[in-house]
Amino acid sequence: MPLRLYNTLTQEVQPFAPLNDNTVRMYTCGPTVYDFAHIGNFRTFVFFDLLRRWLRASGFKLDHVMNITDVDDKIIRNAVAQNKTLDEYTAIYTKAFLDDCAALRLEKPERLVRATEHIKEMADAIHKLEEGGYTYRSDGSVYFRIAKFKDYGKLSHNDFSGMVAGARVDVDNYDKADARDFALWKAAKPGEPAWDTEAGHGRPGWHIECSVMAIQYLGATLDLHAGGIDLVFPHHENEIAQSEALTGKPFARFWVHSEFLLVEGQKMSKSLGNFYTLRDIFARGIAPEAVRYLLASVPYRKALNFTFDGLASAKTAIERLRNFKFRLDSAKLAEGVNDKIAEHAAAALAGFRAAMDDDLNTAEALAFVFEFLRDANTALDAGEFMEGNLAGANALLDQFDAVFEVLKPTAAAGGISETDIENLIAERTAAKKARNFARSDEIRAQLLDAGVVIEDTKDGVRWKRK
RNA sequence: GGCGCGAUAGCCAAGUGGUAAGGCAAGGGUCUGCAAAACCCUUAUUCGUCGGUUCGAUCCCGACUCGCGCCUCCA
Repeated sequence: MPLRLYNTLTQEVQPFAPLNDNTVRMYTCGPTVYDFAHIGNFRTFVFFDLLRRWLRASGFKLDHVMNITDVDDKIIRNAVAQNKTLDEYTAIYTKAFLDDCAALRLEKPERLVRATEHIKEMADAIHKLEEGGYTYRSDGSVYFRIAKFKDYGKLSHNDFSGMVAGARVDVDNYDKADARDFALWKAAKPGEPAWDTEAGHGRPGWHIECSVMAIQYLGATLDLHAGGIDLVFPHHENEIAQSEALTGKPFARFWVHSEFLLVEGQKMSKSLGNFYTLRDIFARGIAPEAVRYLLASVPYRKALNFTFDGLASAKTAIERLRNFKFRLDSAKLAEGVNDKIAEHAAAALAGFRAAMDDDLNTAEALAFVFEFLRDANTALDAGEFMEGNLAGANALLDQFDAVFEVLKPTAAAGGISETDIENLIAERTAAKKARNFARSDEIRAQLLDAGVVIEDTKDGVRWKRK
């Protein structure tokens, strides 16, 4: 069975494949760089990463565009308050975002594009929409007239037929003819950063950047567009309206949305004191891999309950996987193949792939890995795991890590050197041989203090950093 | 009010019209000089509540309860 994804547009799980050649043209809504991104944001960004990785594992090539929104009301407000230029201000949080992504081992999209580098293209698009009669101007701003777009609501499945157009509603400090209408271009207020274009003196609205950049780089019809579920309405609905008004073609074939994240069972909010950035979490000594594992292990369409217990659980699960990998790499095995283990490895790999193909069911995929892990460990204990079983076991682990990527520890800065560790271990081994357990335990404690864990195995001593 | 999602063991979380994956935690073992690692056993006769369809439902339908998201710029 090929890859199937839930499409918000059709409200069904459908087989996914790109329309042209073998390349998936996908667009994902990136961050607005007005502050550090929080753990809820990263739930979605980890989901994008899993999606990317599994599309490639499915044999597709990628042309993935992600935007960075580096101009909006909040950014302007904060930049002005700190007496910084827009560029100075957004550079700080753009870098922070990219650092965070790297810490979580998120693959870089093929293109990372900034709104402020596409102002002219946006103005051109707005001009085109004006020519098509989709817009009106009010107090120096340009608005999209929803009433002109008949399919409005097809993504969020909202029925707007009952809404009365024409009631003058003042929201967001701008005047609109219809409550559903949204700003394509916002007139600058005094002291605000602004661009002079044929759309006026001001800045682009939020929605237009995604339409313009997506179409510019990927063409009129995307294979896939993804984002957090809260973007379905109005952002993605508005993107569809603008884009399809511009090109006359369907904007995206698949719309894929990730569910929300809760913290300790509650909505994350600053007032509840459960609002976390990645920095907050790392500052508690939690490894990035644990965060990545937790965020990846719950299927993207289910609300994820982010807890510190969950992080601890993720950490232990990763340890077990790493120990297994370590064991495979260091064990001395008899020649030959254990057919039962070989079959299990193949079945686990197939099961893993089938689970991922099923709308990225990461929870089920993990179950196949752990079931095999237990079976293989048992065989290793019994000396029944043979040299010829390494390939199958490693194939499964490689597939797992191609998606989850948590096996390699994040290098800790500083600490005891490998040479010192090896020397101490040699001394301890000698002490043990002499049955001087007091000295050997002393060394073990010393290493533990330095963050190094010692394990005595049949095949000798092995160590790892904690 | 409209649209949508969810409710499975202490926690996290899969899943199927025929009788409940996996992870973590807990208790008991095996192994070990002691540890660590690993493995074994135990922990949901039960899947929010109440009805219905069915030979049979946790899974299908209806109602209800609770929780969550969106309904103008929030992933």
